[in-house]
Formats: sequence, structure tokens, C-alpha cells
Amino acid sequence: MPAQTIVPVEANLINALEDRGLRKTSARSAVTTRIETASGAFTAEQLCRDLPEVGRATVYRTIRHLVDAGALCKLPMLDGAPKYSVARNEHHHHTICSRCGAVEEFRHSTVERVMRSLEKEIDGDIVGHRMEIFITCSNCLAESNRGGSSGR
Amino acid sequence: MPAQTIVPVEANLINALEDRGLRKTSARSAVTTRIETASGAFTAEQLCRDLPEVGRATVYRTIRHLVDAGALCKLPMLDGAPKYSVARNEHHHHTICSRCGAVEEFRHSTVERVMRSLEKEIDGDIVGHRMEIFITCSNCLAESNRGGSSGR
DNA sequence: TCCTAATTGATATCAAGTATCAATAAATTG
DNA sequence: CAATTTATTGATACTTGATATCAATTAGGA
Repeated sequence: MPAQTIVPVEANLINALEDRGLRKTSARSAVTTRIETASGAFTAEQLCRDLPEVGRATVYRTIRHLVDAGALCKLPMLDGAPKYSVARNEHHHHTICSRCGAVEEFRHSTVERVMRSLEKEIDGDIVGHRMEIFITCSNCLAESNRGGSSGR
Repeated sequence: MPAQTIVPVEANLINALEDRGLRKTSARSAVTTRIETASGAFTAEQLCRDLPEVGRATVYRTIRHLVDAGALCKLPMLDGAPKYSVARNEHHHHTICSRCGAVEEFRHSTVERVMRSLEKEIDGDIVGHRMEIFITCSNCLAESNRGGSSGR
């Protein structure tokens, strides 16, 4: 058992698949490393376009596995296809820039505390929650200050 | 101007359309009264099935108008088609029963207060937010207590 | 009533995503 | 390491949800 065979912890996504008893294949590695390399949230179609060597069905299947494993968050958008983002923290929420679509993760204890206070008011058992904050991100703000009305 | 011509305030949805300069047609009335009569949230396809006399395109168009007018909320679901629910209060959130799909509206000042405290922490300008609480509603709880494991 | 612009709805089309299934690749076993 | 078994792949067809087109129809003002 040489120390070299220890898998680096950064390889999160492919591990999440192996933990579920799924085989480590080149297609799945291509998908997971692409997700880990690229920055930020993405749609399934974007991934397909970025990885023409991997079949569409496989891309969709791999995404589904990752969501089932809790390694990816599925974010249904008000219009168009859902976005996916890597789940870095156990429980968290998202900010979504309504101008450029950038998604960031955040967590705040107050939100969780509010949930607990709502339990009394809500008729039924709370089993989960979801919260998205729509923002204009600092990049987009800077751009509109700089460029004037050019911000597409 | 006889008093009789005053429109009852309950006819909310068709009014919302007229307020936007849209004509009051029989197709639109059929859609809005169906929405007002039926209870709870619905999908576009459900409406189409309930109103075979109205064309699909018209159903979808009318829904879109109502959402644009702020009279309907569009709720993207984690899977499948979005649901729509009548917006009774200006600003509110939703509880969604993950067993039967029932949607209820709620509002709570604490949630809004939390939003204000998050403004300091978030990089960018907050332009809105969305929050859904997933519950097992009291009906479903009662049913599973009564029927045992029959809960579908 | 007449006129014009808005509306309708059958149809075609688009987009996102899933099912099928023969060919292929991974793991296992002898 | 070869043989065997089983999971996986991906081209294709299909499903579903929703929108575009456009001739026929209708609402509502003049």
C-alpha cells in the first residue's frame, strides 16, 4: 500500500460517483473535471457543447447522478433550463445575478434561525427549504458604471 | 352610469388583464374563472386539459400575461413543469407539500428583516429574492397516520 | 353598423430531457 | 492474462413543455 495511491481530496465529484458504486469511466471523468475546472454554474446543454466527445445522454445521466449524490445543486430558473452548481457546503443558499446569471453560494445562520421560528406558524412538518437571492453582482455594477448603457 | 355596471372586486384576474390594455374575450374569461374557481396551484397542461374548448396557445399566452401582470406566481419545480398560483398578497413566499404538491402562500416579517441584514454581507445589489419551504402538509400527515403505509 | 386592430387556435416547430438498445469498456474471476 | 460478466456508452427516436406562424375570427370604438 504505497502512499502514492492515496487519491487527492480535490477530486470530489468523481469520488462522489464512486461512493455510489458507479464505475470510474473516461466519460464521467471528462464531465466531472470539466465541471470542476470551469467556473460557476452551468446548464446541461452548455456542458454538452463544451464536451462534444461525450454523448448527450451520458452528460445528462452523469449530472443526474451527481445531483442524487448531493454533489451538485439543481437550480430551477424562472425561464429556461435549470442551472447546476457544485455544492461546496452541506447546506447553503444561492445568489443569482439577474444580469449575467452568475451563481454564488452563501450561508447565513440567521436564515436557519428564521426557519426554526417559522415551524410554529406553518401548518404541517417542514422537510426542507430553498432560498435564492437575486442580485446585480459587483462585476455587472462596475460594468454599467464604466460602460454606461452598454451592459447588453 | 348605473351602479349595476360596477364590476365586483372578486373578478381579479380578468381585471388584471384589462388593466394592461388587453381585451376581455371569452377565452380569457374561461381561463381566469377556471383559475379562480379551482383550488390551489396548477400547471399549464392541467389548465389545458380542464379547458379543452380553449386552444393551448391561448392558455399559455393568458398565463404569461397574468404572470407579467403580477397576478400569478410562477413556481419552477425541481422536476417537471412549473406550477402557478394566484398571488393574493403583494410580496410573499410559498410552502410546497412535497407529498401532494399543494402550494400555500405565507408571509413573515422576519424573512424580510433577514433580507435587510444580508444586504451588508452580499457582494452586489439585492434586487429580489425567492423562498420556498418544503413541507408535509397537515392533510398528508393525517392521511399517513390514518392509512399507515398507504400514502402512495 | 362598420372598421380596424387584437385575438384565436390549428399546426408546425423548438428546446430540454429521457428511453432504447446494440456496441463497448470495466471490473472480476479463474 | 484471458475469459466472462456486468455496467456503461452514445446514436437515435421519442416525449414533454412551450413558442412561432398565420389565416380566420372577434372585440370594441367611431
